[in-house]
Amino acid sequence: MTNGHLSEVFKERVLALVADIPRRRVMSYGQIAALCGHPRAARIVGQIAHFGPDELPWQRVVSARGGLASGYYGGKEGHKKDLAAEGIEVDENYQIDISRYVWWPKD
DNA sequence: CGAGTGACCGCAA
DNA sequence: ATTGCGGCCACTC
Repeated sequence: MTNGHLSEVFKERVLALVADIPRRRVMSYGQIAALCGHPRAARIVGQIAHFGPDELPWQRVVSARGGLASGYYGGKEGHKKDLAAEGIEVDENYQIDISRYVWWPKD
């Protein structure tokens, strides 16, 4: 097996996990990376988010401290709008209280 | 093939 | 509180 293939598996896991995040809940890039077997590959999740399929709920993926994504379609403003649409509070600094919305698969 | 970049993260100073 | 750095690895010159 090539390591390239393993990465593809990682990617599939990330996509599946993101697709499972419930409405009004969020996960961080690092959290997703860890659950998919690469504890320190948060950046890769960011890459996947950037190049990945638009139909997944990427608005439910935020940074570990609740920061929104500048590279989101429409920038942080667009991200904020999509989060607000599901009832998630975003402050004027484009941040959320992650402890209030974070989701772990077992919940 | 090498180097730089990035929707990140945790730790150190 | 702020800044810097190494690590992860796909993608683009």
